[in-house]
Amino acid sequence: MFDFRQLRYFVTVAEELSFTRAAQRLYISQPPLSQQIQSLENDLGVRLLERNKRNVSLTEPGKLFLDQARQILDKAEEARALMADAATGFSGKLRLAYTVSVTFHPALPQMLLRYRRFAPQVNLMLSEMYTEQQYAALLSGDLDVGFVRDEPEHPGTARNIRLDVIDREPLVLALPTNHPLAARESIWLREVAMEAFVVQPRELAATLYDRLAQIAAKANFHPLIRQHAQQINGLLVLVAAGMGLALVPASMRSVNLNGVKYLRLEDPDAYMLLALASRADDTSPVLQRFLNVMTEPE
Amino acid sequence: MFDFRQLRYFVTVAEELSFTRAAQRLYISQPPLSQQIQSLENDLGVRLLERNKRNVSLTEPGKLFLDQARQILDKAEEARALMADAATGFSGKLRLAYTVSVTFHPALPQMLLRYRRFAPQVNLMLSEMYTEQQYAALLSGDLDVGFVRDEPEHPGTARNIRLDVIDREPLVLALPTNHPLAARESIWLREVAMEAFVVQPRELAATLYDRLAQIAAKANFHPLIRQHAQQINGLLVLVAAGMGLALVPASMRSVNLNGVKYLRLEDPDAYMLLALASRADDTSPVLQRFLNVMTEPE
DNA sequence: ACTACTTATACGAAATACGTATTAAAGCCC
DNA sequence: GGGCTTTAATACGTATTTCGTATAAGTAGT
Repeated sequence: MFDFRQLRYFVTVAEELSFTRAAQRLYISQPPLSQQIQSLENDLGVRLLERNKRNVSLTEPGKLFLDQARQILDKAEEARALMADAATGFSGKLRLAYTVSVTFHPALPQMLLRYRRFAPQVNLMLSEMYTEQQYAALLSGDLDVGFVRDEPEHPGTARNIRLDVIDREPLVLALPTNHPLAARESIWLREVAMEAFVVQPRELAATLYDRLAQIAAKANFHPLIRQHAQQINGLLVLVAAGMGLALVPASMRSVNLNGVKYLRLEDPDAYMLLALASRADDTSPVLQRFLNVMTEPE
Repeated sequence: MFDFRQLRYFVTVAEELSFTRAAQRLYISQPPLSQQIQSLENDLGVRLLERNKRNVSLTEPGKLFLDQARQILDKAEEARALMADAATGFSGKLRLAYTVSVTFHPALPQMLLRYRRFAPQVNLMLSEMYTEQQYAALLSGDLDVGFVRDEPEHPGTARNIRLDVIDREPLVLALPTNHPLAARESIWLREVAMEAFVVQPRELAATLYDRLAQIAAKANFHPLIRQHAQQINGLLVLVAAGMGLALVPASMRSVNLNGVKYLRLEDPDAYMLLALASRADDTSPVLQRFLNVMTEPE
């Protein structure tokens, strides 16, 4: 089988129409060049160059092969360039997930836009998933990175998940506008200790569930859970309907639902982290590049 | 720069997902396979395969490169196949010319058709040329092969022209229907020794011109030339107009011009050869194959 | 006819690839 | 859990390939 070297040699000779000049351009001596061309012709079973001791010209098959050789070399160079991009995380694909609550975070669209400008060749595949679903998908290899609301100290189920915190967001209390405390600006959670709460199931959003329990525990009460909703915006509907109060990230304020008021919480632990979850052993350049871009300040 | 071998090795490992099995399929031992893959990864600057001492898997860049490598190998194989065709004269291009008189030969279309069925990948470029024009074009490299009416003994101008005779055709005498001898079936040229003749200029069709002179000389007369025509069918128009008689190949009988009658010539030298002209030093497989097909009996 | 130039051949040296032997590490089996 | 098997990586000597120097052979121009 012929060789990339032989192709390069042949193209050079075909361009120069001289073995001597081609050898100079290739920084080799003339005899090995003759040998390689002979070997190539031998291998193909066709005479590519007509040499009559004085000048060199392309045979008809040689013209055909020159075209082919150039195409092959170009394709190889293209593949090399693609790999150079892949090595630095500028090409490839990235399967990205996010929880519903993240879609209300104002920074998400602009961060994704920034990344796209940075690495436009990366094929982004977005999907919406619950936090626990993301962890499972990461570990099974169906997902590369996910936006979650979790803490590095207790990452959901598995220990093979890496979390990079990219934002710390206050929690707010969502309550019906006809609630006695609705006129207030801020509140301590203990002031609504006797009220009912609506939450997401712990299996789907453990962190927010546990955070409510934790703040309540510090205030020496155990929250009464009356209703559940699968999605976080479903909670707000339940709040508007007067089914209870809800603890949600501050970015949910952007959801202007009739009958819902948001109060700042004074409790020091009333915050939530926005983090990027990925497999701890995933060294993919695309992922590393993505994490870099997302965690860098500007 | 990486190598075709390394690409083949990589593709095999990627297919088997095992260095050991891949090495067996490639009929080499496992260590050099590991070395070549390492060298390839080193060259590209990317880890293509993830090996964790128990199983091998493709990295994301590896998946991209597998696709690229397959494309490159396919392209190389394609080029090799094209050259195999070119070597046996089944692909390439062939610039072919013919004189006007040849277009009336009944065998020409069917021979070209046969060749096209035989080597459909060859790009045929046809053009009409005078015999001498063909010789000049052959020598200057503008033409590959031409249909001419000439004799191997005196091929026009140059000695670097090869002639392959493919047909020997009788000459006939074209004369006006109102001519006294028009009722005859055959004739000796000496019977019209005193008549005027119309011919093509000697610079354009030397053979036919010289042949007339030769037959006349054997009959001890020198033909009187009254008119000239550039093309052979132009001669027939002149004959119909009563401007003189003409000597033409028998295949011109297919031209049923009003006022023209064709008589068989009894003279033993009244024949003409149809031949293929090509450069004697042209070893192009396409040409050789064409000459073979044209000169073979069937 | 001689010189200058170009490609092909001969042969020894350097670089490269391969194979055998061995190591290291991980999963499997008892 | 310890030994066994399997798998990829490393070490090193050998074989192959490729390269360079020297030389030959042939052509065009002076």
